[in-house]
Amino acid sequence: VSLIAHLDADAFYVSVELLRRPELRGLPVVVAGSGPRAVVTTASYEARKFGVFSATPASRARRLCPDAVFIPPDFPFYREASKRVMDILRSHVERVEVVGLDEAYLDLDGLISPKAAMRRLIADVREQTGLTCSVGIGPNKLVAKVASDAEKPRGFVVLSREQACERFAASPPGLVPGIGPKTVERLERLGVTTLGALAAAPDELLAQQFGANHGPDLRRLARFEGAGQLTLDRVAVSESRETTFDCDVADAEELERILDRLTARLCEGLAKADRRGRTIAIKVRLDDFSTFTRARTIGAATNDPAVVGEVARALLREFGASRPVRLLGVRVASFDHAADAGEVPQLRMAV
DNA sequence: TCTGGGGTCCTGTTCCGC
DNA sequence: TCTGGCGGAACAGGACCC
Repeated sequence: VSLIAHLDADAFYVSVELLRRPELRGLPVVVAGSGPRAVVTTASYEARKFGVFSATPASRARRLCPDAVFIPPDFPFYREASKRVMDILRSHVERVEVVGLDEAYLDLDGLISPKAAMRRLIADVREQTGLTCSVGIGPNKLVAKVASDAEKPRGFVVLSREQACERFAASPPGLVPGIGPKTVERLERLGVTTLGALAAAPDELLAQQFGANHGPDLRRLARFEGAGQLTLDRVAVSESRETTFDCDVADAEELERILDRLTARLCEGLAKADRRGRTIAIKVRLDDFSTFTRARTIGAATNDPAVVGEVARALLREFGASRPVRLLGVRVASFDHAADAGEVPQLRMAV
């Protein structure tokens, strides 16, 4: 009884850049950082023909497509454009769940003619922002999402759950969000290479291989059974800052100085959002790409850089990196959001 | 040719208090 | 007083997503 649309802006960062550099239209354009370890955040469809996609290392992208125009990312600019798009969505539809900068779910329940409404909406976005979108419509978020992916750019795909099952029965399981590379590989080793096969796989096999929760989850995904409800206001659970170094860093004092700078930036962001947290964590990635986290929870929520910094430095010293460090990060979680502000924590009485 | 930054959620383990 | 079991919180890691 529910009807949901998923709207996805096509090649969003690149498309936003093209708004201010229209002379690049039709060329392979890649938004990527400039450092030796940067990756591609978005590639135009012309660049994708050369095998350049999101998450392709920038160095590789340059080799695959030396004639592409490389543009460093400008996130404040993309956030602005995103806000304009989302405001248009909210002017058309009451209930909108924003997911990242470039996509959103819309609750179409109760609309007289939902398809026409979505056609008008994307025309409106195009007129007011110059950006094009792909849309999927279905009975739940999962169908809507996969449908919006199916014919992009500028796709418009409407499917029932049964139609989705039929249409994608021969597709690899990784087509569905929630089934990533690791799960795809495990499924392949079991001889399950399509969504149809996964949907038909015996319960016991999946439960035995993937556990009592994840097994049934996979079946539901393969059958396109999913949430019919949106999460309208999502509250942040954590906030973090991290950086990958151009060259690995082995010096402990330098690592602490970098950690301090990350902490300062993180606390600025926390203060701006008026958020405080009780859990402080660091993340360390070594030169062999092994990744570790260490966390400590303190008595009172904070966003004070002195407090966060002291705990973070202690965690880093206790970790004592055994090899050169590639990435360092700091995170604050366990927020005491405004709704809890008046609550007094229960004290445990000693007996 | 290696592999960003910002997140979320789940799971298994450990510890601790009752 | 000792012990066992239980449950919650914290922690670490991993998978996944944009």
